[in-house]
Amino acid sequence: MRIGEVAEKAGVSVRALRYYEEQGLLQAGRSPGGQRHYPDTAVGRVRLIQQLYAAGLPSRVVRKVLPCVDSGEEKAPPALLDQMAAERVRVDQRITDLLDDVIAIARDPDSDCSHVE
DNA sequence: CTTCTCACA
DNA sequence: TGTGAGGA
Repeated sequence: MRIGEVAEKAGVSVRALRYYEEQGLLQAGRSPGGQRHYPDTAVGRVRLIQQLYAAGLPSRVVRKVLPCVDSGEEKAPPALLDQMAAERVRVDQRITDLLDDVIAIARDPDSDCSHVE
């Protein structure tokens, strides 16, 4: 199917799909006219990419994870699982810090409301 | 009407 | 990633 259909089914923008291809995350064939052509499995793959990014994984990790999904039943290398576990620690800490900051600001608006006009 | 590439007041 | 241009 063409890019527009995949975008609609996966719930992402056409722009995002072209970007994923640039990043080597999504394989796309070309028609003689130059139009991208995707296999039906592309929709699921795009959703997976979404999951990965939504989980807060940096693109560099996402790029390492996807190849494992492709290569048949090959199980993910322990090293990669460790890296993902490390990401969870990092993301958890990041969220905690971010929320602490926001809560602190909400607690005493006086100290810092210069952001709002 | 849809897709493509390129570039950014 | 959005958006618009200019062409197929």
